Amino acid sequence: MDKQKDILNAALKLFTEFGFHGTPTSKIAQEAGVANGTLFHYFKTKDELIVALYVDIKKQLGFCVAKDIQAEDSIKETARKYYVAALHWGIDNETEFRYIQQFLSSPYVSMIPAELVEQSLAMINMIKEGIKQKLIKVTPAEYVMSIISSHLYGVNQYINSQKLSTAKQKQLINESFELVWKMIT
Amino acid sequence: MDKQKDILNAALKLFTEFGFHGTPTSKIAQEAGVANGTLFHYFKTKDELIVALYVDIKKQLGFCVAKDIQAEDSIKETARKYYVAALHWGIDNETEFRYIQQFLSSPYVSMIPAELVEQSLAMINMIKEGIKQKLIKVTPAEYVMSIISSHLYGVNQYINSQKLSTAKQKQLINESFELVWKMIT
DNA sequence: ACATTTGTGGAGTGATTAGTCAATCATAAG
DNA sequence: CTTATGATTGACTAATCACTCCACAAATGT
Repeated sequence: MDKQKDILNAALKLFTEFGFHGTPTSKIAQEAGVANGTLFHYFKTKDELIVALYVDIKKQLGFCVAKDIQAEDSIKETARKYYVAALHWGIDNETEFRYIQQFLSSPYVSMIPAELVEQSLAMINMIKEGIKQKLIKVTPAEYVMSIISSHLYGVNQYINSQKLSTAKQKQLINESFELVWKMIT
Repeated sequence: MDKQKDILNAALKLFTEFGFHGTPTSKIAQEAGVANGTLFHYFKTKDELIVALYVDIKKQLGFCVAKDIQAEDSIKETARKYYVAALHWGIDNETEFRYIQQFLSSPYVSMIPAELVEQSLAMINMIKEGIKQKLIKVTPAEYVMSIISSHLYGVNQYINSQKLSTAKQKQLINESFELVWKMIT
């Protein structure tokens, strides 16, 4: 029904399997079950599709991560919720996660629209609040953010490469948050 | 003089700037100052060049990281040396570091030759020894390795993005090792 | 009923690209 | 000098690709 969504799904599948280079727009259209011209009706250029796919995925992640944060949560609880939600999302959406990595390591990074940059501001502000409360000992906030992000990325990669049981996954996720928390406080 | 090296250097520069997709072999040859045919004399296909460049860079890194490890060093000292050397290498070779990331996030990963996989075995074994000695509390070794690698990656990215002074860099590198060490012991 | 916009298809095109090839050049050994 | 081997060149090609164009269909508004 929704051809735009079909195109994005097809693009995700093919880009992660064959790379940006290795997947022609014609194959994307074919996989999506639409005509070649239809693809270019929704996305003016291949580059625009590549960036739009990233934006779409980032929005999904952002929504999923923010959804059960509550105003009365402590800093640690907020941090844990962010962390755990992101990790679960990464496990449930392995392909999307790989696409984010692939995109961020490519020259297309420079095409990220400004609106999207604001999204991670909420997390930076939480960290800054933690620093102000002398809870978080490592500074500056950007450095902490960098450490947490890469940790998340590493744990995700490990979990996906090992194909652990759901129970083991849950345990590892909680433990790994305590590990990071111990490191920065 | 050494045209093969010239081609690799040109490829590194262009691939990191424009991506695998965005850099035709003709441009690489041009940048290297050789004829189109010469490139294919040294590398049968573009894919082979992409993989060969990765292997070449990985060997440089491997050599640099291993060079001042001594047999009598303690586990912690060995770990610190690995960590610090890798981080310094990443700072001094920003482009190479970015290429590694780009390569590892691309579908070309699956083309890594088997010989190269062995390289990281030394580090895994060191971690296993640390676990056996009850020094490192987090298990299994592959998980620890994953955490350290991604931490390294994150710190590197932070340092390069902030363009800190050399003195601040040194301080951050040492502190960040203690951070990771605290986390896993 | 009509007009206007929006979606869809797929053949077609000009430009680009990975890789080839036959011809030279350099070097060194017999 | 002759022969052989490998390096080097750059014009060439067959294939591919991003993107266009225009005809038509479906929905939407008046």
